[in-house]
Amino acid sequence: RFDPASADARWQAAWEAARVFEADSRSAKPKSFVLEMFPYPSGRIHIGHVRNYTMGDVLARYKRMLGMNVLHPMGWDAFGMPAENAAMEKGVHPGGWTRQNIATMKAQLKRLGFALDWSRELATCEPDYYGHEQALFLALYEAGLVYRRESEVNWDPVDMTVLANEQVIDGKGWRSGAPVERRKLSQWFLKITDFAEELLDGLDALDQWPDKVRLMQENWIGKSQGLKFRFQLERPVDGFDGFEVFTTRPDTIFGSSFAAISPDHPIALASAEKDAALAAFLAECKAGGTTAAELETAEKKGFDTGLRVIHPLDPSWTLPLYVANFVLMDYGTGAIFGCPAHDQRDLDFARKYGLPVTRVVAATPEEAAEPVETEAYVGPGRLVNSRFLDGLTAEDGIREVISRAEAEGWGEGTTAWRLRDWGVSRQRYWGTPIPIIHCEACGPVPVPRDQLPVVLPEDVSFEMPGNPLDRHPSWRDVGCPRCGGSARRETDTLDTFVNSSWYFIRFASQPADAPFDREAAERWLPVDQYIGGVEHAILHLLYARFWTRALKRIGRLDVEEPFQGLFTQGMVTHETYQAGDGSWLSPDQVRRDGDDWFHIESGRPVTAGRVEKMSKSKKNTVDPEPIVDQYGADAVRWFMLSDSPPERDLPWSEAGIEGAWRFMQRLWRMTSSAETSTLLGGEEDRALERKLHQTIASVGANIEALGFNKAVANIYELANAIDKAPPSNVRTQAVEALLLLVSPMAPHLAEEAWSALGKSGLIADAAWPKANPALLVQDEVTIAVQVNGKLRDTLTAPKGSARETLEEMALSSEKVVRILEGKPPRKVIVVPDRLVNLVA
RNA sequence: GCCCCUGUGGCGGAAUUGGUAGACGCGCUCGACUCAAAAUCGAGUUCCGCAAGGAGUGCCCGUUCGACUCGGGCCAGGGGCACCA
Repeated sequence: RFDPASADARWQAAWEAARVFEADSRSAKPKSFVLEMFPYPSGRIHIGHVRNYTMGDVLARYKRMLGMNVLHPMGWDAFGMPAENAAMEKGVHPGGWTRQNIATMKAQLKRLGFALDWSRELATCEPDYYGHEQALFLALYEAGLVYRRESEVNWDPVDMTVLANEQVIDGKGWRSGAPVERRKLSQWFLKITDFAEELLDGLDALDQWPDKVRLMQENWIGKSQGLKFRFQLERPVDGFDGFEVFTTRPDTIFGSSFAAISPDHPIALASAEKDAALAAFLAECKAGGTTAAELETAEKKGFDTGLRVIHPLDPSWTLPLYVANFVLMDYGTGAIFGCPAHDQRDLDFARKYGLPVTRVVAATPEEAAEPVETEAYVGPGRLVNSRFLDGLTAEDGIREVISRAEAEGWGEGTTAWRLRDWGVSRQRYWGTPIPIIHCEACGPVPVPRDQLPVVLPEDVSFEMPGNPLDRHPSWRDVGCPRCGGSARRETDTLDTFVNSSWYFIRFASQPADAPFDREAAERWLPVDQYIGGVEHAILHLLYARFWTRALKRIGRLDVEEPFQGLFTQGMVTHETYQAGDGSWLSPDQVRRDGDDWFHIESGRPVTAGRVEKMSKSKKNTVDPEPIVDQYGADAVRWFMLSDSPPERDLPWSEAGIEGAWRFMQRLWRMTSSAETSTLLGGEEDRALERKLHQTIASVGANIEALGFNKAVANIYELANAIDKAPPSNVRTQAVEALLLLVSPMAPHLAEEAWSALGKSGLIADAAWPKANPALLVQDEVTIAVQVNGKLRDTLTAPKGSARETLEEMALSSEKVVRILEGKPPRKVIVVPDRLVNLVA
């Protein structure tokens, strides 16, 4: 019996003592940087972490066995709101809470035997990390990639903080439940939009990323091309004589029947000062919620300003100007022209306010006369009712209007982006202090480098809502580094996504006096394989790509893309259980009897529901630690890799972990007590040898492709073949090779059996077995015999048999003879080494 | 609303370029061992049928000698984005 309770810790200690997994930056071996997304130290490791890190671990161990120099580090994404929430709820300090969690989770990770280089461990909440982040922030600031502006935020008036959109639920703060206000705050931004084009173009080269993620990023960046042009106001107002609009459909310009500006547009704001009705309308727009659901159901509302704009292609044609609640200030120019016939939203608006609807695109000539009623036509077609554009396709019309606008000087072809600059200010304590000092005389002044890090003060209280840095008695107050006058520190901290935008660089190189050493970082980067949850497909991965490119632009690092290979793994799910009253029950509260489930305590029947993402609310979570106690690290790791393809969800089940445990014991019996033999076998041996080498090749290929479930299946097949084989020297070799093949997945058992076999050294240091190419090809193949495409018989033939031979063999098959009833086939298709299809 | 992904036995899932559908695991059935149970080992396990045979990869149509795989049209589940001009 293999006893993980004693073996696991023993081998973990052996690896640590031999410093097996510490990466060597000076090694001449080819490098491989394997990285899993670092965890937030929330308290305990959950099963999703185990799956994530097991995958990376198998890859890292495999690459090491191939003779590569592997960097496989681990750290902590340690800043963030949960620590502050814990501080408020439990009266603890966020730092203490976080560091305690790190200690707990580190011990939990260690018990799983991951091949991690702990010497490079980092936590983003420590000054020796965030101080360097401050230096990088200032480098970007000096390069003009950081700026400050007023921007509208979701403000929770009770917690006195800014909320992210996801934290606003039904218009209320997720913690306080107070109605969220929109407020203008001065915030720091990073100029990610400067990189929009290259972040988009760069996606093409990321061929080791899932298409899904590349597509999501592409949509997020949202490039759209069109025309930006100027609407002239009929009569100037408040110093404005016109404004710019953006459209992707300049071809429909003769279909326009109104212009609309955003409630936040400067013209609207200026006009509202003298127009109480407009001011009231603007207030009404602001009151609307910010959630997706509210926006969707919000009525399209407009306010007729009474102003008129001049059509750019006909000075005698004027259009009414509305302020409309659906026009966004931060997309395009904050103003549009409305073409109701070919935009549903504009159509709804036009119907509501009685504006004309003119069709200008028709799919067929007959359709030109048909009015657009309730559904806007957005399909392809040719232009009609459009004067000199008539007869052009929509595409040609777009080109024609743009070139005319450019020639006549009233507009230009341009590109609009959905991507906005990255607002990084957070009114929170537990984050990287923004290293800026606000001086009354000099304005914002960077903290001098020799004064970094700007360290978070420890003596803060969370008894009151709001940012403790703001009300700290002394921390804010400093002299201006430039003029010496009275000044105060920036009390906002950086978004936690900044922390995770460069940690992989710090893993590659961590000098004390700089964020990283360029040469060392470039030696390891890019990350060869990055593994994590798909929930980071956009924000984290986009920010990290941006940060890396920004460092390249300012000449700090010659790397374009941080992550060469990306893999997004599925979630771990579990069946759910509900009692009669609808309350959720946890897996350990229920008992199974045949197909029925019962509540253990009350004996009442329980409904087993669908398999869902583990969540506290549905009580279907599984804590990995007791499972490791019971089954050992290897069985847990094995189960995480078995059955489900890694990109899909993995349903956790008791039966599954038990199956993994039984296989561990079976492996142990096979390997530790294998009769060694030097006997040469016969035919059976050659079959086993062939199986062995095929398995070596396919397990390697499958690990390489992260197809762990397939690698596991290959190993089962080999184990089955070994079990059936009589003792011989081939069988002995196969057992040894089997151990090597399972060692990345079940490393403790592999070490234990390796040592039981009398092998010297650690299996972790052993070389991956080599497949003999000569043994990968079969010398005999099974040929399928089909009649009219239906399988009727199979036959065995030497590999490479001639077509004629195969045809003859097929025709003489008893079953074929019976079906053909003596008639010759009309046609014979022979696929060498595969099949013969007789068409009757 | 727009964009994307997925759909194969009781379950998780395999299946180079279209070429023997269901590898491997779980579960289940029968048997061996045992006083008994667990563990272990052996046999079986897509469905219908005693069999011969037939049907079968969400549904419908098509291309092909041959379709899980390619094309068209649906349906269902999941994900992303969303007053984006």
